[in-house]
Amino acid sequence: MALHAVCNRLHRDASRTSRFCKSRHDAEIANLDMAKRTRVTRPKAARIADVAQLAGVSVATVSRTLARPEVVIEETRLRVLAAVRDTGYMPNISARNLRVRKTMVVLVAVPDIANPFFAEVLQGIDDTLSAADYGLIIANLAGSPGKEARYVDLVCAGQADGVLLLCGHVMRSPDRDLRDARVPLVAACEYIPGEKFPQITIDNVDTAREAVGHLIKLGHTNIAYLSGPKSNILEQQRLEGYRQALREAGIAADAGLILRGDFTFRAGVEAGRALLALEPVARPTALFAANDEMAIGLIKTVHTAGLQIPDDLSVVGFDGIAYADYCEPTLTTIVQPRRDLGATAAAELISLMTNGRAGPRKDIKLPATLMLRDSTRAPRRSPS
Amino acid sequence: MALHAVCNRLHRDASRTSRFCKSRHDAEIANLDMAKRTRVTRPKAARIADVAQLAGVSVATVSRTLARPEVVIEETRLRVLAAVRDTGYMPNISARNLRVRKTMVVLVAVPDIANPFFAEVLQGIDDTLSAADYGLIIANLAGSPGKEARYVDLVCAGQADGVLLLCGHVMRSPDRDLRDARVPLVAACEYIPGEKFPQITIDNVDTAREAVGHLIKLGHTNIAYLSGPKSNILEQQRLEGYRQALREAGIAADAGLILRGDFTFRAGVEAGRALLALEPVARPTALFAANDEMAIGLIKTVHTAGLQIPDDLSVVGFDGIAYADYCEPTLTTIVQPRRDLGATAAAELISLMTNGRAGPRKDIKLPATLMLRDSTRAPRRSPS
DNA sequence: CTGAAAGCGCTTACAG
DNA sequence: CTGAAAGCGCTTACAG
Repeated sequence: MALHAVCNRLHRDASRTSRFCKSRHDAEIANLDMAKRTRVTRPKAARIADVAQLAGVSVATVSRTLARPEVVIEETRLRVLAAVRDTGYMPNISARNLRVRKTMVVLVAVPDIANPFFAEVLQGIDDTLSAADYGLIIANLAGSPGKEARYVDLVCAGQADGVLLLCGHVMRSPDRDLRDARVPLVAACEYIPGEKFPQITIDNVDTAREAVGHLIKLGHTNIAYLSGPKSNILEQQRLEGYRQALREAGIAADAGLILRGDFTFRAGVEAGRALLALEPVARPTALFAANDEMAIGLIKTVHTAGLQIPDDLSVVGFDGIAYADYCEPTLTTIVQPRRDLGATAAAELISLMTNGRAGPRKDIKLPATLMLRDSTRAPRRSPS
Repeated sequence: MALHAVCNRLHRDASRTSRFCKSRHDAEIANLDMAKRTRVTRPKAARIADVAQLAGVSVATVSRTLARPEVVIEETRLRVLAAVRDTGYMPNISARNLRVRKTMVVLVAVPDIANPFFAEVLQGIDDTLSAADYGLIIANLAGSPGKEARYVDLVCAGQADGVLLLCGHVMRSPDRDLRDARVPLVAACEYIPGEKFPQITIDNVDTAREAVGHLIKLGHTNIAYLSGPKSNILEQQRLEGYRQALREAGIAADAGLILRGDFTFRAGVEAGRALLALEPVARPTALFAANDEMAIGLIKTVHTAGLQIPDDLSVVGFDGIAYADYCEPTLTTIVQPRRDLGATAAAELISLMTNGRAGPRKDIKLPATLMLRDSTRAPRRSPS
């Protein structure tokens, strides 16, 4: 008989005839033996069989006691629970997952984890998911592009029960598509056109329209727009909202008032310089930035050059990042319900993972609010 | 014979005698059957047996082809690879992990995921970990306190191969301690005194001393300190650095120059108000804040009240968050190598998980650099 | 170089 | 109410 078979036999016999401690000891010896040849493995940790043995019941009963205590008679239950305590037993989740074919893990794809906007959305996701005992794997798409493919493969390999997409697109690997992964998907924050899974967003068009409407109500008619990257859906929607607001107010669109940006602070600084390069009379009296970071960069730049905010220029941002309330002047902006966006998306995904497709597609729009602060005011001169 | 046994038999027979498709079909029927009674399970997904059957080899050979292709003869390898492709096979990681007793998952405990400081540390961790094919479970300690216990239990249950502690303490649950989890631990950012696992930090004492030394070199002698929460190790170390710098310069410590804060923007605002409440002549000419957020809150407050920064007050922060370069004036601060802190800690943990304890404890100090910007200058009047 | 078989640690229908 | 047994999908020593 081969050595390893002997070890196994020993172990089994020991389990049958000895106390918990002895059988564990044999197992450890076997483990040490393996560890030398292969990689590092962790020794012991009570298994369900150890608990069963100590309690004098079958493993089935231990399993039931833990999963549905009410079906087990009290006396048994007490014995099992005591044994669980004494052995320090915790179920091996890999084994359970293998058995029930679930992973209890959700993959969250985020464009850039270092972006505070997403960090707070993640909090909402994490709260909801962990309350339902789901783990969270964060697929941070910033950095090497090969990562995205690896995550897709991971999900296709059944390593997650669901996916939350904050990245504005359905992830792909060279030969696989997330849609083929047979797990529910939910998108949040960045709407992905043409998909049939639930999407949790704010109404960017409407909210942008409201932001620009605020400037119009203050009396501005010469309103610039500082854009995000053209291909981004949020940019497209916010630009559309800007246009709608102008149209509704009967203000002619002026392509010269659209400054190209890319959502970065630096883009805001450059847009600020572009503004300063204009003749004072040619300058807009107000500006709507597609996000807060650009708005803050722009304010800082024009302010340093001597322009008064909001007297010479009113500025509205978008997102409601913490810093919008720290900067000077504080920034009037659209506050997104970041935590709630995450929590709602997670709840939707949990429902999908638990009950399967629950009827028609569900696109949920969460309310975003215009937060009035110190960066907006009526224009100095009444509109010409 | 019981129904489920019949199903299993059918399935097994089919596997032996029919093509891939047929056997999968039977499996699906069995799955559907189960799905009705239990929770939602995902149907099919090729298993190793399907690949083996299609390639006409044993499952052992498929496994070997994937794990160590060089031990398999080329002809076989090609057949197996083709079958893998045709079936879209991806190994079930729960099953593999169960077998090899690893999880390929690392738990990272972070005090607050919405804090941009940690977000960037996380990036470094994520880059390193994912390159080594480790997954990342984020234990976000912000929020409900019960969470910490759940995560400890999870690790003790063998759900992670290692833990990265960014939270300044070894996590505990009511009845378990992370140190009993039999997995390697590594701490980063916040040093945990008295532990024997590796810790990756910067030298906070020394760096704080350098920051205050910079103010002293500029000619300041009346230097305030805006503290973090007393119990925090970073606060203690930075305060110690402040004291050392004063002592070395022969400047008497003045308890009245220590303002109590808690690392929040709001604390900075309040400290700013406290400063404004002083008689101008009694005010310090410089201030060292234990972190950037407080420094920025303070600057904003005193600046709004008419003080000139840096002319009336020089300010140095600590951390090097993005906003320190966005605010006005830009903030002189200590820039921590956040990404590198994360990457180094992750690399250390990987080495521990792969090779076991590798000799003596390894505390690694990474260099942090004083970044000179616009918030510091020589005092207006020479020191009295 | 390859296959048969054991076993990782659970859960759950079935039978009693 | 409880136990015996099958099986989730892999990996890996052993034998050939």
